[in-house]
Amino acid sequence: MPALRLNFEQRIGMTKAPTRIQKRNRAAILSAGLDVFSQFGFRGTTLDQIADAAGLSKPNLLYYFPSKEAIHTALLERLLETWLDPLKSLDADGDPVKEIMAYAQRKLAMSRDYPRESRLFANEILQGAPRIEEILRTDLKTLVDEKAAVIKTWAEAGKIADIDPHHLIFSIWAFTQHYADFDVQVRAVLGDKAPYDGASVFLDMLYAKLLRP
Amino acid sequence: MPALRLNFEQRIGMTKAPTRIQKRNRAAILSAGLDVFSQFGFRGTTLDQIADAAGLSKPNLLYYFPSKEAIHTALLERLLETWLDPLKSLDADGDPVKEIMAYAQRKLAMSRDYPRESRLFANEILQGAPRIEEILRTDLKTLVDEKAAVIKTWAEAGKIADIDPHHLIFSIWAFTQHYADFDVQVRAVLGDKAPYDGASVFLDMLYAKLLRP
DNA sequence: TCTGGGTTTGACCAACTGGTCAAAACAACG
DNA sequence: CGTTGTTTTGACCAGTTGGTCAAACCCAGA
Repeated sequence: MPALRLNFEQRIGMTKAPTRIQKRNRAAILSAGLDVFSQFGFRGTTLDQIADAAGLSKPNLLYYFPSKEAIHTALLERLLETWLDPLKSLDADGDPVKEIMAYAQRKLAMSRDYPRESRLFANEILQGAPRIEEILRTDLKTLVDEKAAVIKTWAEAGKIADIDPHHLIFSIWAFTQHYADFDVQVRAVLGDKAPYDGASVFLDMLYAKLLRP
Repeated sequence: MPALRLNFEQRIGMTKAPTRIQKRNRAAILSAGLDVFSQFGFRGTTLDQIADAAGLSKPNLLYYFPSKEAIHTALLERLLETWLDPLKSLDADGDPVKEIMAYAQRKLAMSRDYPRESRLFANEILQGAPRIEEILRTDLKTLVDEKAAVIKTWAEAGKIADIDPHHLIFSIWAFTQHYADFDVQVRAVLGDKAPYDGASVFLDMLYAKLLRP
């Protein structure tokens, strides 16, 4: 009777601490997967591409993750964990204008510092969000509705201009995504200038509107 | 000696008017290609998908276009022809605020009316714009630089607030793309409300900033 | 009705795809 | 050192992919 062969994922259920090699390789695969998935989307990405980028052979890659889908899912889960943090920390008890501006800045920083994650998300949405639509309709909607309600009370109390809160949030998303997702276009048009200097234009617009009677 | 067999593309060089069937099928293929490419990107799209969506067999599809690449290229060319029109018609001799607002509205209308084109463009950019980077660096950059110069003179003359013109344009792009490209997310969050009502939030922000001293 | 080109298709192909497997190589620990 | 479990790999597979081709089909005009 041959010894039971287990791959990494199967072993995960058992409470064994991951070895040094496991940590290194899983991290390499996720990073490589992020590179490739964020550029080509799920269907446009091949395991060979990921394996190459990670410096592993394809069978070796499949030793750490049972399938292409599993890598993609792991990435999306990791992304969603942190992606909504900036909005979560919008504080109903803080100063309205400051809170909204700070949120916009946090979101902007996130897109600047994690452009691959931004593109992974963009790709998923562009493809109709087949793997995260449920989350959008539940977790995300709940969070946004909650924060929108806060902003609405601010507007009704006259502390900020009267703005549809949902679309205010969308406008922040739109802007922050753009500099990450359309990076190539921004750079092509700007030539050599630093792309992120322009963020202030949006922040200015936002600020101007918030203060408007 | 057998009669020379020619497919559609080869025949194009010869000045023959396309038949009714040719017009119909080419249009069907382009529309189907737009559907699929705009969702899955170039690599994520298969000829079978396009053929299915167009109601043709795969070999028949390849009778009208010599390759997958050719369909994609045709779509991108058709897109670029019209995509920059709104900016082109920004008039240096018009009223500054009105011109900029009208441009934003034209662009917004375009994204609303041609969401598939918007997504096709987004997909291409996300993938690093391999097929249109040249155009971005030349035609697009030239156009944007030219219009940015116009806006700059307006700002210097004190007719609008002092804003970096390039990033002003980017902010318009960001916003208009968002409602088309992230449609799924917008709808998921809004539930049943009409997504495009929110465009006015951005127009308000833009307006508020333009008038700011 | 016949004929010539335009159109469509089934059968096919080589390359690539996600994924499997057994065996080999390696690392760790006594 | 040997043993045991972990990691890596080459060979392989079935299904899919972009694309070809000759033959069949259609359809207008003479």
